[in-house]
Amino acid sequence: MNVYSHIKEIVAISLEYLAASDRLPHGLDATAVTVEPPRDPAHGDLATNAAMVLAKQARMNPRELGGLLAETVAGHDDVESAEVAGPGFVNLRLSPSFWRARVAEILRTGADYGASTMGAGRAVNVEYVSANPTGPMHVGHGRGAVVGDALASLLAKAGFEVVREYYINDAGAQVETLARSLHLRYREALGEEIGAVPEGLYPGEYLVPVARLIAAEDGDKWRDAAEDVWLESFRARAVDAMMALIREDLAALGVEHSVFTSERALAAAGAIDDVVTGLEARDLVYTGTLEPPKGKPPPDDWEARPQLLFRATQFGDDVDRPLRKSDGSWTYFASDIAYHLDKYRRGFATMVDVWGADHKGYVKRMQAAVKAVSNGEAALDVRLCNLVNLSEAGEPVKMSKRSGNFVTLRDVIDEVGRDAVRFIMLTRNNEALLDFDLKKVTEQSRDNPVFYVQYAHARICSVLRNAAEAFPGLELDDSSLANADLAILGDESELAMIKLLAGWPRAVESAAEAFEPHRIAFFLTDLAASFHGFWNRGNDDESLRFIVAGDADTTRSRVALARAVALVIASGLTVMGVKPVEEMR
RNA sequence: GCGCCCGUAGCUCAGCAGGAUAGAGCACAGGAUUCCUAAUCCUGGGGUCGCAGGUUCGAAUCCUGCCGGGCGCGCCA
Repeated sequence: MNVYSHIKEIVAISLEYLAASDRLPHGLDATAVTVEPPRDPAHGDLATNAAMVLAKQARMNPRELGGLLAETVAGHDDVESAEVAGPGFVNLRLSPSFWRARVAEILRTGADYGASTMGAGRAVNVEYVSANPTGPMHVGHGRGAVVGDALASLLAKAGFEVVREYYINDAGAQVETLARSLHLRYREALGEEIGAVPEGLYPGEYLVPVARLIAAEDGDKWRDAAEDVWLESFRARAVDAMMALIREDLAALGVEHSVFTSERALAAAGAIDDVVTGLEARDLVYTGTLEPPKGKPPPDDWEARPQLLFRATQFGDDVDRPLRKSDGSWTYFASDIAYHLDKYRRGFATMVDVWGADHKGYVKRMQAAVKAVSNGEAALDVRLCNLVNLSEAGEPVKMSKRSGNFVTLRDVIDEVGRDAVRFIMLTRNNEALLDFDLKKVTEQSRDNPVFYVQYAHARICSVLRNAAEAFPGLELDDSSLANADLAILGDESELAMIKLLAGWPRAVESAAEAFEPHRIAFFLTDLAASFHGFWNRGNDDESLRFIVAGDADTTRSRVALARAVALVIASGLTVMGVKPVEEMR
C-alpha cells in the first residue's frame, strides 16, 4: 500500500463527507491537494495542504477549513491525531498499529512490495546503450547501460509494460571505417608488416582475432581485391564480431535487451524512404538552404547549399534539419526518424532514449520528429548521461581513445565487480558528472554506499541465522514472522524505520514518474542508515537488540522488522540490478 | 549569436509535482567496542540555496533578467 495515496483517499472522503453534511461547499476542485511527509518530523507523520489549497474556493479561512478537516480525518481508525498548524497545514499522526501493519504487509508481499499499478500496463520502450559497434564498451557506455536498465526495471515495477531495446548503428561511415580497419588487420594476419595504424582507422587490437579468423577461413582471397569487392563482407563480419563483444560486455554487467534493431536492416527495408515520402506528402519536407552555424569558429569548408530539410521548427525545434548528406545518402537523423516511427508502429506511444550528454543538441529535433510521425500521439523522453571521471585513489585514470588502449568497461567490471559498478552509476542524477574511484568503491566503509547498503542487508541475514540458532524452535519464515506480535515494536527508532519502509511504494512511484532511477540508491542509503542506527542502539541497551536472550516474542518481532528491512533493500537493489549479499567477507 | 543543462555547508552532492526552522556524507572536534559483524553508531560547529526582480497564503523549487561554468548548433553517430 502506498501510505500517501491511502491517506489522500481518506482526506478526499472526509471532504466529501463535509460537503454532504453542508459544512463545505459541494464540488470543490481538489486536484492540487497533496499529502506529503513534513520536513520536520515533529509536525507528525504526514501533512496535507488541503485546507490552504481549498480555502479560496470554499470562501473560508484556511485554518477554519483545516479545523473541520482535522476533526473529520481524526475519526478514521488509521489516524491517531490530526491538527491544524502554521498557515493551515493539517498534520496527521497515524496510529502505531497502522504502521506496524506495514511490516506484516511487507512480509506477506515479499519482493513485490512497492510494485505499483501506476503504469496501468501501458507500453514503454526504453532504448539504451546503442553503442556503435566499432569496439568494446567504455565506461561512459556503461553508465548509459546501467541507467537505462535500472530505469526499465523501475518502470516495470511501477506497472508499465517495458521493452528494453538496443539500436545497432550498423550503417554509415563509421562501420565502413571499421571494415577498412579490419582489412588492414587481415593483411597483418596474412603476414604483412602494417606498421602504425593510419589516422582515421580504428587502432584497437580487438580486431586482430577477427582478422585472424578471416585469414584462416578465407586465406588471401581478399588481400589484393579492390575495396568494393571485400567491403561488404568485412563490414558484416566486423559488425557481428563487435556486437558479440558488446553483448559480452553487457552480459558482464548483467544487462539484457529484449530487442535489437539494426539500422542497416531498417534502411534495406526502405523504411527511411517511406518515412520521408510520408513527411513529404504532409508538406513537412522541403528543399532549402540553412544558415551557417553561429558558433565561434565559422567552419572553413562551409558553403551554402540547398538540401532536403525536415520542418522541425513546426514541432518546437530551433531550425529545420537536414535529411540528406551532400553525397546524397541519408543523414543519421533521417534513419533515426524511420527507427522511431518503427517503434511507434510497434505500439509504443511512450519512448525513452538514453543517450550520452554529448547528444544533447539532438534531443529537440528527435522529439519534433516523433511528434510529426505520430501525429502527436507519441512522446519521446530523452535521458542524457553525463561523463564518468575514472580515478584510482584520487588519481585520474587516463582514457586515451586515440591509442586504442583505453580503459574498457570490462576492465572496470573485472576490477571492482558488476554490482559496485551498477550501484555507483546510480548514485548521481544521470545528468550530473560522475566521479568513479576504483579504490573507493571496493572500500568497506561508510563513504562507500555500495558497501553501506549491502552491509545492512548482510547484517540482517546474520541476525536471521543467529536467531535460528538462539531459538531453535522459533518459526522464522516470512509468513510466520508476519504473524508475530508486532505490538512490541514501540521504540521511536523502530517506528521511524517502519515509516521509512512504508515509504518504499511512494519512492518507486515518484522515481518512476520522474524517470530517475538514482533516487532508489538514495532511498536505500537512508534506509540502511536508519537500520545501522538502530543496530547500534543495541550496543548501549541490550533490550533494543534484535535478538534478546530469553525473550522469544521480542526476538520474533524484531526479526520480523529486520526481515522487512532486508526485503525492501533487496527489492530496491533488484531494481538497480544489484545482487543483495548475505554475508560480508 | 541562439538553445539546453548546472550553480545548495570547506569538499562531493540530495532535496520528492511550491510547503513550516534547507538536509546527508566526507573533512574537522569530542564520545561509544566484555558487541546480534564498531566494516558501525552518537554529539557538535558550519549556509545570503550564484545575484536581482516577479508570481502567491508560502519559492532552493515556477517565471524574467543578469553573472559564472558545461554542452550543442549541415555533409559524425
